[in-house]
Amino acid sequence: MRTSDKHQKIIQAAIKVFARKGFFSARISDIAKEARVADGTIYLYFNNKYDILISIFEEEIGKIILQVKLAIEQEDDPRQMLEVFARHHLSLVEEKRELAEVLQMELRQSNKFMKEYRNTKFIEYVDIISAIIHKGQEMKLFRADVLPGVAKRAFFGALDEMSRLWVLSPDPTYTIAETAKQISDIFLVGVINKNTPARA
Amino acid sequence: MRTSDKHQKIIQAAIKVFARKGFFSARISDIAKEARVADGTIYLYFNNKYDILISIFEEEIGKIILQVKLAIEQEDDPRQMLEVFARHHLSLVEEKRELAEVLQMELRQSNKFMKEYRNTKFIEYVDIISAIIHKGQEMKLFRADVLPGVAKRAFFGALDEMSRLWVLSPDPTYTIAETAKQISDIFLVGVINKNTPARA
Amino acid sequence: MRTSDKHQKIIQAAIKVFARKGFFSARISDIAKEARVADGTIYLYFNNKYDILISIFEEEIGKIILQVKLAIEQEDDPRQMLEVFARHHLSLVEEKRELAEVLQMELRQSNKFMKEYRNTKFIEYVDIISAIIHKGQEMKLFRADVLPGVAKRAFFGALDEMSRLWVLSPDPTYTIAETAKQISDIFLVGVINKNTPARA
Amino acid sequence: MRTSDKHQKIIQAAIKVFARKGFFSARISDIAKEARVADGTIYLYFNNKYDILISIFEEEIGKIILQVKLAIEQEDDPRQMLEVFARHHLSLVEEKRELAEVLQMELRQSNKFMKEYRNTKFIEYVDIISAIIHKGQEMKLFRADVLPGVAKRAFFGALDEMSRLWVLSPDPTYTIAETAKQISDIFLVGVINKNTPARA
DNA sequence: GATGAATGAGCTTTCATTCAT
DNA sequence: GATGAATGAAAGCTCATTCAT
Repeated sequence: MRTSDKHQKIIQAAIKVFARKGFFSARISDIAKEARVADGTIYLYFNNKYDILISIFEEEIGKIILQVKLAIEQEDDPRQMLEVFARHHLSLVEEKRELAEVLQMELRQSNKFMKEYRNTKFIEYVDIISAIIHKGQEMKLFRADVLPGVAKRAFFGALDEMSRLWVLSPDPTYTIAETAKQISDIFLVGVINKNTPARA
Repeated sequence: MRTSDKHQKIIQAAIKVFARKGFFSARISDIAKEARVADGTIYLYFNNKYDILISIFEEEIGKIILQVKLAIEQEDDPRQMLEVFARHHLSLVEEKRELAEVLQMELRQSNKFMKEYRNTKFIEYVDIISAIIHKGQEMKLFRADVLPGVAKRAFFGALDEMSRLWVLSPDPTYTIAETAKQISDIFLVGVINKNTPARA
Repeated sequence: MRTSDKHQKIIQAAIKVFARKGFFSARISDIAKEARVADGTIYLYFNNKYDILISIFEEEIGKIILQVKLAIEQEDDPRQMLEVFARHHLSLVEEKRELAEVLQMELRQSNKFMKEYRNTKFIEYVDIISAIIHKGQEMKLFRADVLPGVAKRAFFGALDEMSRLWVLSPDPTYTIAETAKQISDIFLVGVINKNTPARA
Repeated sequence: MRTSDKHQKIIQAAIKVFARKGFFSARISDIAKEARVADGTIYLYFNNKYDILISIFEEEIGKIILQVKLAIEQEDDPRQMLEVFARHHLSLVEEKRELAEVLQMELRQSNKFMKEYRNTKFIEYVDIISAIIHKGQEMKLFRADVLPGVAKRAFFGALDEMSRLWVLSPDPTYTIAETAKQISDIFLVGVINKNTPARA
């Protein structure tokens, strides 16, 4: 059996268990059982429980980043890019529901119990958005007074909060495509009725 | 000494400790020490560790909701209301930093270890936003095709993500007022340059 | 119940268990059971398993040193002092058999697993011998060419080895008094027949 | 490669590792790595971890016994024999430092974790001393009132304690020859100044 | 009501040993 | 014979919770 097999089996099992119970309530023996290996085997592939979580961050976010970047490269228009990003992000919940749950939850926790860990992969991911915004500003498509540092967080936060909802109650009233369209739409043109005079 | 005194002392101590260590890594004895009471005393006021966290949610969010609702009542214009909400929300990080941290983190966790707990207070809080949006739509100020259920999440998520950042690295480049303005601005009129033709 | 009670109960239980199984094979739960306390209680009084062993060294050797010094002070003649020391040392095996076993065994081990621990109490104990030898040399009773640093080890080693035997097989052919006399005798006048010419 | 090669490689590796870490803290994988064999290979040559230790006792002490006996056979005078024994014993620390450490330490432990194991080789070794004493007494060189069973322990203990010191702090103030001479000297003629009247 | 010493279940992690290759 | 990945029992330690004072 190839090393990578066990490694992957454990990662996938951990995603399942972390999603079900959360990192702290998950027991190593749960993960081992889910992965159909012995408890000790896990320590042949990971240093400790935290290491499993970090590996999930690194490896799985890494894959997602690749996919998203590839999809965005197909587009020219920053406006389209944002919608593509939104659609991709929201699709995660459907396609990799448990992974989405883990990333959701532990992203907020990780800094508490792993003081030293800087989630560079996550930063890389969010920076895809600021790159799009920057490009839109260069093309004069986006307002120059928009702060990319704030806007990227706003856009990501909007998507993330939708994901959170869907992860909690997996019964979406709207489709992913609709929601992605709606969110990128609000982000692009706002909620204000165009016929209304701009506020002071 | 009134009963509520100890209760409050413990709540405030728990907020501090949960913020510092996270819920799971926090020990009851840490909270007891911080509150200057005996470990056992905590169990005179709370059923268990989870109960403390839930009480924080219920009581502290309750206070915030009251404040925000009061502030919003001063305004007539839904556009202003959104900015006021944003400013209020972001101010939390500055004024009650530790509480903000706890709400941030544990909001994502709580459903994992307290399956039965539905965070109604939180729902009530976010619904303030949908009420504003609804009002804006009634006044024909906001687009009718905006889905309030999505928009409220988008707006809240944007603010929440900014809070997350500030909570992590307490060195903000922009002031709360600026950021609140920027986020509500994006939400209201979008990032698109008005001189640019709307996309197809 | 006084704090010192539990502390002492655990120390005495640990001596019993360490003597029976050795430090490494002894389980915390064995000690707890022997002391009739819960496993966790041990950690209220000691930091960890090593800490128990070190406490045994420090506290119990401390008591012994006091006793020996007191007994030796009664004597004027360094030759008598050595015999008193020998009798005291060997009595340990009879009176505190399990303690003797632990000191015996773990003295050799301790430096392996507690690199940083310098057994100052033990050094203090052995230095009682060199003080006696020194005194004997000052009084011209003992040969000047005897190296106190070597002689104290020789004397202690002789006693220690006898203890080891008795600890192993608790059926002594000779009494403590006889053996103490014999060992201090050999140490004082040697094994050589006085009628025999000294060797070259 | 002959079978005995691997056997010897493992024994020698085990001596190194046991000396460095002690028996209990030593891992089989440490020994395997030191011996440059696979973990499993060790179990082709030894039944278990204890078996390695016992083999060290048996085989290595066996070699030493042979050497010492050979050296002593060269001498006629029991007084010389004792000094030769002392020199040989102390030389061990210098020549086979790690082996000396293991014998030192684990000799005291072994009976604890291997109840059934009687260290006959060790007994054989110490009995060399009693044979010398016996011979000395037969030759009327040594006092008849010296108990060989006590004297052999006293002599061995003195040497052993010196070894213990040297093993711990490898910076000897005195040479092996000096120390061997001093110890056998004390053992033979005692520490008492001959010009002093014998004690009562 | 308040205390904090005591409890013991439950967890992560280690490592001697096995066995399919 | 040789390997080393896999096993799983075992143990040290933590800490929420209890309860006698």
